[in-house]
Amino acid sequence: MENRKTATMKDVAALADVSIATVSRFLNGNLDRMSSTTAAKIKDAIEKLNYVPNSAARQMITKASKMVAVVVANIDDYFSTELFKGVSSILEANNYTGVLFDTDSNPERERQLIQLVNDHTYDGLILQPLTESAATIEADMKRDIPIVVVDRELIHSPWTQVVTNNYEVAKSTTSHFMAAGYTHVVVLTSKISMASTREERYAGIKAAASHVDVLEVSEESYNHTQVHQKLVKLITETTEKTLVFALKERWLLEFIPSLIVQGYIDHDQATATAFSDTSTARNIEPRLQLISQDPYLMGASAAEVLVDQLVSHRRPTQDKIIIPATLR
Amino acid sequence: MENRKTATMKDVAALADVSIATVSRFLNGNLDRMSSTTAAKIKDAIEKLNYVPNSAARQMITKASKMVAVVVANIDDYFSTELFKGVSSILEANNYTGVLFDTDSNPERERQLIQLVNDHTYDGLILQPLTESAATIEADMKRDIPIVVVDRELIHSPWTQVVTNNYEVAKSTTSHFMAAGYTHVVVLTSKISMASTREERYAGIKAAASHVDVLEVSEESYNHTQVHQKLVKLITETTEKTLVFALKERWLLEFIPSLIVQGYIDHDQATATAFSDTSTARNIEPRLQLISQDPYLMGASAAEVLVDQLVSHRRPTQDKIIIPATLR
DNA sequence: CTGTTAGCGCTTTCAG
DNA sequence: CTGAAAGCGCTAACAG
Repeated sequence: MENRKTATMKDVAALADVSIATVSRFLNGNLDRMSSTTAAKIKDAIEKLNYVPNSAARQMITKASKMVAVVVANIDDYFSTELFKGVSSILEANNYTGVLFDTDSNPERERQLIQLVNDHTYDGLILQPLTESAATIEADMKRDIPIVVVDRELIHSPWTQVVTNNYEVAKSTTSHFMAAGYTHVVVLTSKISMASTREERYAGIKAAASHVDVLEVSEESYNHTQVHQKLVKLITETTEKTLVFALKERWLLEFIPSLIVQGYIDHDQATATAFSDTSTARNIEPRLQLISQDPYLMGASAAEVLVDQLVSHRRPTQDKIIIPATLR
Repeated sequence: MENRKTATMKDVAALADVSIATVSRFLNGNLDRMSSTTAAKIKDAIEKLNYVPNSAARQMITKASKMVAVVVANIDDYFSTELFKGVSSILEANNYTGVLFDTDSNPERERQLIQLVNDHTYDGLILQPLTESAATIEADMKRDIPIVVVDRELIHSPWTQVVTNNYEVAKSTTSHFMAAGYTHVVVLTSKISMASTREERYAGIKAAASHVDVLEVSEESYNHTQVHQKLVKLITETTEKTLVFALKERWLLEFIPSLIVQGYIDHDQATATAFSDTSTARNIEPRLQLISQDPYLMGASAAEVLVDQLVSHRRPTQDKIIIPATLR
């Protein structure tokens, strides 16, 4: 039990007085091809020796690990973690395990992780990419395993993509508020050009709104009160009714509550909406109408596509799956 | 490039016209033991063949994967993800990679994951356990790899534990509010007996407060308005000043904002505090005094201990590391 | 029902 | 400076 060298199949075979082939069969569940006496002896030996199969050796032969890498942009985002839960649910039902990696919104890290996944025996990859270029990823993923892209769109993607209807829902939401008289839209967002998701949302808003202002906030460093003041200014310096449209839940949570408390967001002269994946904001102010994505479903869908490729060994059948977000 | 069988070291050796031993040396950075001509030839061949080393084969020999499993209780918690980031920062500086697994607060899943980690060639494990019993874990982890426990305490732990000073900070916080006249404490929490962390926090509160009520909320299913009403009742039915003490950030975020809006939490007759890891609550109401843990530091500390064991091959030197939380 | 044997792709002595 | 060869622990024919 102490520091004994870890037992191998050979040790088990010796103790059970059978051949290693029989042990292997036992391990792989071919119990029908063996007397119950033998099976019992092997079972005993395994327990006695505290034997645990060496997965590396097995992988080397079977060329499969039953593990799928899930690489997300930021595990601090509820979106990413919920996505992973959706992925895991499907994977596990199919006897695979998902392992989660975090690029931390860092393109350099994304490269490293893709190389890591490439180097290790993962059977598949589900990726929420930072890059917009499929070519870059292909260059690093030399091994030929199934890949599914989620959330962000890639240029010339050879892989199936699972995305939200960002453009459409941003547009229809904006129209909805326009109809209610909010003709002035203030877009509150991280640097738009950093993610395809944001670009599409922004495009959707512009397609519907007549008067759009943009307030870009740096994810890492920003001055809270300064942004706050700019928001107040944008809301008050016009006679139009203003809709503050946060492209990301975080910005809603950071700035809208104080604007509400201070009376700027009064749901009359000004209101707010956002892409929001949790129920936190709604708990704070139930009157907010927000756009909800379904990251869990997106993950599950992505995993389904991946598993299909894994078991069928065929190329993706669909190139884009859209999981709609809804205003509610 | 298409469906060509993945190249092996043998192929590289053949193309470069050297032995596989030389290729192996090249791969492992022993460039000093080879002429630069040879190195160049090999480099060429590798690129031409799109060769990527088979990590399973390597692991089989070296018995190391340079990967550490991090098993957390719930990746939706900011605490868990921030912990992972702390872990990763240290791991990566030491040339290891952290991979994240989620038990989803499900003891059954925890067992499965521990077995999974046991079966695969992870070099170490950082665990935020659900179980309180070290024995259970030891039974499943037959392979003898270094383990570090974080956040929750284990009974009779053979491994180093990295924890917060839950008891002390809960007690001192309660005292702090007692001194300000809040003699009635309402503890808002998930089922206390489910986690050692909560038990300690609760004990700390009881040690300092004279009049304590407990409101246990089920993580999965609970009636928002019903809990809300109970809170209101508890606050108003006494003449004492009340402190609502949320043992977890989530409950603060779920219930306190509406209590503030409705004027129940007025920072006079009633106030609130909580263990809180993000800045969301403070953005909502800057006057709240909250207890902040440092999950990132906890993760980093745990990883440091682990790496130390990994490289030194010796048993843990400390049995408990306390990362204090602070009220601010 | 069970054993023998040939590798999987790589690292690592040990010789040159 | 480079190569030959012996495994690492396991699976999968192929025999019996």
